Amino acid sequence: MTACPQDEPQQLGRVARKRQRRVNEILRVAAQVLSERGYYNTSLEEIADRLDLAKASLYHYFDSKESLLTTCLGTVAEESITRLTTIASGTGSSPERLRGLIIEQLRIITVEYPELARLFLAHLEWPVTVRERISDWHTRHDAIIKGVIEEGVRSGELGDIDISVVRHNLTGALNFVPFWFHPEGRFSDREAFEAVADSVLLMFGVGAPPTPA
Amino acid sequence: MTACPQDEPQQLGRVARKRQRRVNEILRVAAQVLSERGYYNTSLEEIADRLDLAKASLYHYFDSKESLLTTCLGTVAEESITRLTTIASGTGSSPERLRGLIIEQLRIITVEYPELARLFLAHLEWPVTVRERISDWHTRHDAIIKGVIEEGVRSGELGDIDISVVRHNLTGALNFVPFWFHPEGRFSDREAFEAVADSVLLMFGVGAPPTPA
Amino acid sequence: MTACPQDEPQQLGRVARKRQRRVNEILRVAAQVLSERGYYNTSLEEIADRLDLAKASLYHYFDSKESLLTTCLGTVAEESITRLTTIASGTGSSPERLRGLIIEQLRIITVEYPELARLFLAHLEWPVTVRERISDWHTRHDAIIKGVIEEGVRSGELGDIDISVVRHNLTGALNFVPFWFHPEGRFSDREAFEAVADSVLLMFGVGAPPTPA
Amino acid sequence: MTACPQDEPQQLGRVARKRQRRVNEILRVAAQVLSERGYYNTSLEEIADRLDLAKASLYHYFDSKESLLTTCLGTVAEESITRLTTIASGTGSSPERLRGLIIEQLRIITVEYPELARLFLAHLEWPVTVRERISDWHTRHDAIIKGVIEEGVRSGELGDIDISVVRHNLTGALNFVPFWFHPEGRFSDREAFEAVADSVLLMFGVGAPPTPA
DNA sequence: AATGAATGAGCATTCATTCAT
DNA sequence: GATGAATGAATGCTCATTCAT
Repeated sequence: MTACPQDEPQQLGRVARKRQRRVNEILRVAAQVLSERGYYNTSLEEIADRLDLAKASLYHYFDSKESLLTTCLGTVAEESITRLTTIASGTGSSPERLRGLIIEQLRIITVEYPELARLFLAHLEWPVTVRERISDWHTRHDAIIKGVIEEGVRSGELGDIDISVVRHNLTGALNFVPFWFHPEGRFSDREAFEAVADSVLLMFGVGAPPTPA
Repeated sequence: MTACPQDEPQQLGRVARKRQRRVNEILRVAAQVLSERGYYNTSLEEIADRLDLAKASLYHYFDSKESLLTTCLGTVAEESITRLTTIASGTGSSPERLRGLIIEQLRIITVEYPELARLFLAHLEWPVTVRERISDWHTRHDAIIKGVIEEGVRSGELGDIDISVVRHNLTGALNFVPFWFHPEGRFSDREAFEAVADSVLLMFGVGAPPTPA
Repeated sequence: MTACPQDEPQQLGRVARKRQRRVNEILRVAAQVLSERGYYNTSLEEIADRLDLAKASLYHYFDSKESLLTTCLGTVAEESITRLTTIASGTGSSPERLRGLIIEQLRIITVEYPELARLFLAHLEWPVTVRERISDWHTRHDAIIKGVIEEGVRSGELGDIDISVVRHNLTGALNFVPFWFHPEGRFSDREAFEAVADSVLLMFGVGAPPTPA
Repeated sequence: MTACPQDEPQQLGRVARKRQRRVNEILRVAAQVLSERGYYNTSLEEIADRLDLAKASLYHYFDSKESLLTTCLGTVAEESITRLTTIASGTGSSPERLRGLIIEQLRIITVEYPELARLFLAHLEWPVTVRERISDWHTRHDAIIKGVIEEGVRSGELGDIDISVVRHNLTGALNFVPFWFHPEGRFSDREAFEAVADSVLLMFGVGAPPTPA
């Protein structure tokens, strides 16, 4: 009864695949509404309406509002963690990988899942149970970046900084991006992400400090 | 019927002063509850309960839940804007004033109004009307900092940066502090704030970039 | 917030007394509906309708459907237990008191609270929590009658019987009365109750056994 | 589409026999759940689950929840009526046959269909239609016992009693047995049933009245 | 025969807000 | 000014039932 979010290419029967598709469709719409309205302003009625479905039908796929919305977030979180892990454990110097992580992270939260990203911040409005799961994801997520940073500091590729302070600043700055960045700006996405990355990397002693024009 | 927030030492009658005190008390408690639970988890009932007051009585002081909470936020916002304005228009070099602004801002959101600060971020869960007012405050607030930054860049005291990008990073990093900073840490508040300030100032080309240990 | 059922002549303020009256009125109507429809067929809507009240208003007096309906039963149960206790601890021989208990019990469940009495039997349809409370009442209730019976058996005023078997038969017979007894029958209530009492008392060896006409 | 309950060795095709078996299996499980939970706490989902069947599949065998449960009760009712009829129309004195009826009845409701027996009492929670059918069964059922009693009173083998009162007491006492009797008690089933029978028969003037020890 | 999907109707509960006292 | 009472509107959730496959 618990829904499996991702579109893993499992070897499932025709029915199971169809169900999977339906679940994903629901998740997509739910994510949309969720990101427009926030948790408590999102009613199952609305999600159902947009799907041209009866409210009760949602319960065929999810046990509760909470489980539906948690799954939404979970999908993004896991996807994101997976990708970052790949980059973090890749080749290249610490600063290079850190830069890669930053840019990838920005792509995820601004381009791919612009709606959901900001939800990870709105701690207060979620039910406690969900908040805990969000916390977990944050922890795992942070651990990845933290790993690369520590490595870089140890190897001398990054400056000798107070890791925890700087890392928090990094997180704050990155998570804030979806709040101001709009795809159709003067820069291409890539350029914008690189601008942000180069800016925040200065806090790690990476890159040449900007000097007066 | 609309409530006047601040405790300005206006020349008011005894009754009006008493009312003012009551209003402030309500605001204080409301801020507390709001920050603990978020908007939609905060019921007027609970606020009234903590004040040992009847729910209906709140309507003697505020027109609606929305107006109550708007006033809460407004109080902090105005206070904060006033103080930052003072600092921004003070003497000293741009970097010095910028540093001052950062530290003051941190004090406000982590020490003085730790509860409310994070509410300014939780955009989604607020009614549209409130969101708009928050936007206003943000704009005014940002304008202050932006002013000093632009001045510094023009005068060459700050590096030649993409102001909007860096300023957003600054905002993100600062607003995130209340989420991780806990007063009784290894540093004193002051030390912590300075650590954060020095870190983020690097993005402006201020300070010596950290080098390997 | 928890409602006090009985109409105890407490020294309460005017407001409290008014509230008390309202609560009793609600309980009365709830008991009615409850007895007509059973637990799961009773909707708060219907209770409210009959009171010409909004469904939501019921929540001013009771925390939940369960608490409302539990209080209904509780009222009768406590009343009943009190009265039986008085009789059980009165003067007179065991058989006399036992007879008194039986008749009083019949009056309570058929005349005074005809609606609720049968609900005490319908164990299955109640939520577990309620079932437990019903069990409690049963236990206390039975203990009273049991006490008199044991006393009678010990003193030789009642026959030497298997107390538990006979007592259960007594309970079964009495609780069944509301299902068949209708006030306007050929007998007066009193006569009917005495007829039942004399019949069941035979199981205790009390009274002359009926002989062929 | 209406299901035929009993497992009469009808001359049916293979398919029909298979269907019959399926129906009986469903009835068995349904009876179980119904007796554990009561009507309104029993969902078709649960019955289907225990049968490892889809909820919708139940509708191949029964028109509705109501018809399913009616059939359940009907099975026991008919069986019971058949058996009692046999005993009632057998040989032996009225008191002997009455005693036989009582004991058989007890066996049916406590040993053979312990689950369903109590459901016959829970009048209130049933849909009206069902209640009416239950009433019918009760009437037919009671008529059998009533017949033997009247015969006994007329012939002078039973005391000159108010038949309707005593018969109701009998019914009440017997129907209550499933609520307290647990097979593994100090007595064998047979002994317990006889104890109950002898006790209630005293109300008919049958047996020696118990005297003090 | 079997079932997954879908649904309408119903229900308890919450809560901001109004109003008479 | 204070409050108890009352309420409409909204919402999450359940469940018997239908239907296409």
